[in-house]
Amino acid sequence: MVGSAGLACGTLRLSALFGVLGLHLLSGGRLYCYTRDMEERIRKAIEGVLADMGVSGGIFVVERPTDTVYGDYATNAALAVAKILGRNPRELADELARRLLDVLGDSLVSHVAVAGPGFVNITLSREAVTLALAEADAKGTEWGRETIPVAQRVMIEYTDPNPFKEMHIGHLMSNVIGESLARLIENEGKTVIRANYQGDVGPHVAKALWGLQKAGITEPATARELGEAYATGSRAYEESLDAKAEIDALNQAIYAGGMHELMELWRKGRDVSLAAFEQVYTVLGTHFDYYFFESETAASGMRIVRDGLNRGVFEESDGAVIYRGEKKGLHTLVFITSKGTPTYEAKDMGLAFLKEERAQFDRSIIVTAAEQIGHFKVFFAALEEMAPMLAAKTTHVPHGFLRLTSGKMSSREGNVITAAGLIEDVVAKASEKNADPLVAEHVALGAIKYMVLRQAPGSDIIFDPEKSLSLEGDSGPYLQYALVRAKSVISAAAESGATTAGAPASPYLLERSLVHFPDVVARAARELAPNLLVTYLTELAGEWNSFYAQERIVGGEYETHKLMLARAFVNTMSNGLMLLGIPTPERM
RNA sequence: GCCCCCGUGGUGAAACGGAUAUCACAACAGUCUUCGGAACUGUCGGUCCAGGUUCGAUUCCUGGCGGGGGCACCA
Repeated sequence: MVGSAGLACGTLRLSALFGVLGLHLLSGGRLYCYTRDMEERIRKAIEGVLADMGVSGGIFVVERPTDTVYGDYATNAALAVAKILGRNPRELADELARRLLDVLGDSLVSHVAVAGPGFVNITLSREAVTLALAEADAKGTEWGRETIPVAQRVMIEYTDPNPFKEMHIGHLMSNVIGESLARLIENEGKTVIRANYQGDVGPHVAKALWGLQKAGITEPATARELGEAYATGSRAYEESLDAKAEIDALNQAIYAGGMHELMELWRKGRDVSLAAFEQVYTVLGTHFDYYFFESETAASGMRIVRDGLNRGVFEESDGAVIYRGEKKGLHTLVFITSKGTPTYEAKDMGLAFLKEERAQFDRSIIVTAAEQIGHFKVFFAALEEMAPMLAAKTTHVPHGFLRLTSGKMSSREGNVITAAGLIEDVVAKASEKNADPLVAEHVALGAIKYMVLRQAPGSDIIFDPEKSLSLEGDSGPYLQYALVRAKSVISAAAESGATTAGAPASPYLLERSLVHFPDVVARAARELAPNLLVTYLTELAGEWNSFYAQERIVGGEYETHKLMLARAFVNTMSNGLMLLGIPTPERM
């Protein structure tokens, strides 16, 4: 990514190594970090050659070839511009390849070849791969990270469980995805502000309080009690008109805040819920900078909406205040009910302004379930009319559902899988192989987070509680295990001492894959897609395991080189797992 | 009814318009005189249907079929 300066490389121990090849100063005049910008560097070189030919604009891609035999980088540039220039693609590719080799130089590239309809494939030199490896080894936890701070503040809201209800696996999904996005963005040198927005007022709270009152509970002590009270209230709300009226009255009373005993019960219940949530956050490894509550966005949201009503953004209809989305091809949304209570939308309006007031940011990301896509579209349309700048810097990232093979989850039907319950079950499974409870927890979290992060954020996960949480192949523990074994080899080598120098003329697949880590991480952050990193790490772990099975490391040929490779792998896997929020156990 | 998303081997997923569609699970066959077998090697098997755009389509467009979500006082 342009904008990430690379001078930090010069301060590293490997600055001496750079002397071998010389630092590459590109047309933009900035120094490039050796590996972090490899893709960018190749892209610039292609752009330069194309500019010479009279074509501008980046209408081509630089990617990893489909097959490693093609090389380390591939571009479709010749194919893309052949038509514009009215030239034969192969012929154009030949010229591009020749000039690219010239521009990039022998020390960086061993050969540039044309293949297929006109792809240009670039293969890095042994020297270049070794240098990248040295960087991966030397940089440690900074390998793959942007070390120059970028002046950008990004607020990211995720998890969003509702007090008085239990935190279920949907919230878990939001948390896992949101936390990984936060880490990926931080890794780009930006400042991340983690926010959690919790619905502590509204009909669901009224239902829970009603349930508590009916059960005569004045001192709720567990999240489970609250969950049951909510289920009771929720059922009564639909089955009995009397109960419905009582609950509606409670809802309004909570907003008004006048009834002392009721508010006391509300406060106690809320505290119990929040404390239970906090335990789950600790296990998951999340720490929020800001907590927002619907109880604090309700009043301001109402005020903003009423203001918008005067300005003609909203209108009144059947006693409710609505936003007519139809004027923008969307649908109507109620912001204030005819009973005078704010809906989710009014509170969201209050939240949008409150967020900016408390923590100034350049960008705001909201992670929620995909079912809210429609609401956000209309909400953003309304926000755009109220505060265009604020709307412009806000993005909604929807995530899919964790769908049960046995049907849809429902709090009323009691087939909700709670976040804590799921973690507990998987920890129990992991304990069969791990006596150490902390290791079992790390493995379990690895399995759960991997399952959530492995696929594109928007799509659903079909979850079979019985069998879909794999601890083998294509799983979190697979990555953790590869890491543990690599660490184990390194400590075994430390004891033996003897070394053999040199390196094989053509790099191992593992080495060539390691080079791409910084680019993969940058792309995952740019596209808000942790799954790209998951796919890469899975492939990398497989390559490590193959390498490990085929090559003798300690006491073998090229031992020094292989140990550097092992350390580079450890750094890559550790940093990669950290970015996913997956724990890295020392043993398992 | 209208709007949005999704249809990839038996199952769950990947593929920023490119090359012989990638990976895991399952099934089957192998690897243990070895630095950790939660591993490695191999076999089997796939783009919902019909058109279109393109040198090139899993990807973009149109229509169908199938699944999911949303569509005013829930969040």
